[in-house]
Amino acid sequence: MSCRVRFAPSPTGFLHIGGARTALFNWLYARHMGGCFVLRIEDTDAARSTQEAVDVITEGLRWLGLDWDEGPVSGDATQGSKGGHGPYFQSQRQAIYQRRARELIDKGLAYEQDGVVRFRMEREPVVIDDLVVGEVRRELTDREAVDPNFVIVRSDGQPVFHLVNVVDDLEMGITHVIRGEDHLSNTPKHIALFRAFGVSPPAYAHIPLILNSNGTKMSKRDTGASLSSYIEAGYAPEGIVNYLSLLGWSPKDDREVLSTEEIIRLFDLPQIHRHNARFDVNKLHWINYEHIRTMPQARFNELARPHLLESGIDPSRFSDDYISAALATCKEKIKVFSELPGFADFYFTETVHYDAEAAQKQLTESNLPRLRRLREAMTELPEFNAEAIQQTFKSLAKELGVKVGVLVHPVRLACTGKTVGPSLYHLMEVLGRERVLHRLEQAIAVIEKSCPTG
RNA sequence: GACCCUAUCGUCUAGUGGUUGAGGACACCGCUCUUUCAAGGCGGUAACACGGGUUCGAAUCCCGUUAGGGUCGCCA
Repeated sequence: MSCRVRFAPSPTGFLHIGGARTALFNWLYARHMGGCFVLRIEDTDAARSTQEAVDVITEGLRWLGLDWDEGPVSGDATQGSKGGHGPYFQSQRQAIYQRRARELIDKGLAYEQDGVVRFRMEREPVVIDDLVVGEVRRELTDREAVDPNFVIVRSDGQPVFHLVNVVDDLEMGITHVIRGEDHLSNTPKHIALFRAFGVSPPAYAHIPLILNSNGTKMSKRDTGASLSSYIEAGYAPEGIVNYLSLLGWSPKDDREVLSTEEIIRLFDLPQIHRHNARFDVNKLHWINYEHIRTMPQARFNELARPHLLESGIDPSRFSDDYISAALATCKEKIKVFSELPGFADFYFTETVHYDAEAAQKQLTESNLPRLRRLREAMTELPEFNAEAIQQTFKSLAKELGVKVGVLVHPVRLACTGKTVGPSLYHLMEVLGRERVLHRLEQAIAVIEKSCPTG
């Protein structure tokens, strides 16, 4: 039988990075095995569930590239779903839970008391045969020794997590439950419930948790706990997927930078670790850069676009060729896309705003003749390309008896307003002769104004 | 308080009784390259939590201690 796994988040308004990793591991397993990945929305708490909150989940998964075979089409519960095991919103499955609770009462395995329905939990220790953790024999806690039974339907008629989770996994034919290790202690309850319904429980794989860099539990409030913070920071989906896959799993061959296709091929449950992993944003940064610098230019442009728009740059005002050429000079320089606007805005603005400190240092009287001479040389260049520009800088530096850097710094400032940026010669080629000459003249004018004697 | 899981460089990890004076990556520190900033190249610092066993031999197996994490809800 083909495997069926699921990701069952509750719509809290954001997607936890640990939740995203759980979704990823489920998805990887499904894709590796050729199985089915189900998305189920655990919105039993109707008050907390809004369409926006569900959209955060579906959009987060889509951004990561984790497509689901069954589940809601969108965050709008009325918009339908795909797959033959729906509905995939728990809020629409109330009748099923009531029927199942009734079944347990009828079998004498649950009973009503004080308006709630309680499940008769067995008193014996439960053995969990976990695919990751191994065989775990769970003894009763002191409270459970007093009363092992637990509530499955609240006094207001709403079913609780343990019931709905098991009923849905049962009815949806889930074969492997891959979830955070925080659920390991709940698993005896779930196993007992499956048995009460007369079926074998699914296989369990409890994956280690992601901790903060200081080793503490990552809670909702912690910075970096939300997937959206990484989307906004401009990480590439393939970088996040790669990094997340390495948290608690290893290909065991010393490779770190892997494409999603490779991870799918190599991924399997036995290679998952038992111990928690701390989130190391440095390594994420590095892996992300490795993906960014090697991705096709078209993919780079695609990921860059929202960040340009975000910063007020409208790419539609420029030709595709110009944008692509401009972005190509940034491709091996930036590590996250949020750096892009600050790095390359000069390509898309008419006026250049000089960095004040650099202007004081570079727009000086002694640089005035050099800039004049450069402007002249740039005007005369037969071909305005990076190689020719570089040659001109070199020969001019020699002629003037200065290092190339002496020319490079003021010209970079004139063209970009900054002290850092893409390769100067390439950036000048992309800008084009007309813009470069204009910006050189601007810089010259600034110096002339402040140094009348020049 | 009870129960469960875990323990190799700062971090992520390789390692499943001997080929390991413990390998890789990130980070860090040098050097180098260089039109800025990065990147790249070369080199370096850095770990088997502790204590008992088992064994000819233990990072690897067992027990304990300590530490970290998790669970014990009419939250999910």
